[in-house]
Amino acid sequence: MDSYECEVRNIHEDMVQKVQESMPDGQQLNDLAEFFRVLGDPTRIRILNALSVTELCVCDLTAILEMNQSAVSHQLRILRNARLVRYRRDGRTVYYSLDDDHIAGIYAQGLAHIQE
Amino acid sequence: MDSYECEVRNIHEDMVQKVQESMPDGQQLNDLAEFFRVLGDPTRIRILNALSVTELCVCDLTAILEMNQSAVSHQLRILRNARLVRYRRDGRTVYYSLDDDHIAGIYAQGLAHIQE
DNA sequence: CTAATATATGAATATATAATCATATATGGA
DNA sequence: TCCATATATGATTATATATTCATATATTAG
Repeated sequence: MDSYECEVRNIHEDMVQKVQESMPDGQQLNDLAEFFRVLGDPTRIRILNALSVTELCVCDLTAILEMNQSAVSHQLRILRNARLVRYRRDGRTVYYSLDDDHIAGIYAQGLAHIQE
Repeated sequence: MDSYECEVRNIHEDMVQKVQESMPDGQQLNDLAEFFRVLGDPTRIRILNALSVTELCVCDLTAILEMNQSAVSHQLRILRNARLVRYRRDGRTVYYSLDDDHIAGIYAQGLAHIQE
């Protein structure tokens, strides 16, 4: 990771410097990549898509995704950690729902891209 | 992947059916996940961020990212395949630039989420 | 043509991660 | 309390993937 050794001559010094100055800090870039990484899995996309219709319990999601409960719970944890979903417990049942206003917009723009 | 065996009783049949009917087809969901997966890497995010400032050649990017040329080219290929960047050749130099109007918006909303 | 430069790419490797299995925790009912 | 149900989670495994190294391709200059 630290073995940077670019022997190539830098062609556009001014642009490189300008870009470097405008770069957000590393933490922010990593957070952003992490956010998209969480969206970048078919199972999690399907979960978010389902929750965009209505709040659902884990049991409902296992039926919709046709996956076993453990796999669903693991993915829900990842979505929870990324604050993309929230949950409430009602007795033995845990209900999940979307927890972000941006998701719908991001989702729509992602669709627009792939449909272009 | 095919070992679905949910012994759990389905709690909300009506909602499950409603959600299943509204589900986009699998191809579209996979494409969307793939699109976000490409965005979900710090190196690629940094490349896109750099290209949002100006068009840059591979050589410039190696300097900005402080990574070797091979790694940069590999990531550029992934971005090309996802149609997130385009390129033009000028002599020996290849210039890359953003190739999608949605990226800026998606990027901004991603930032809004992590900054919330 | 040959040499040098800029970029691309195949192979190998180390790491990350999604799904599975087994088990733990939590809640409600008898 | 004991049992059943709903969900969560640690460990394992198989697969995916980011980086590196070596090399190939493409272009220009001489």
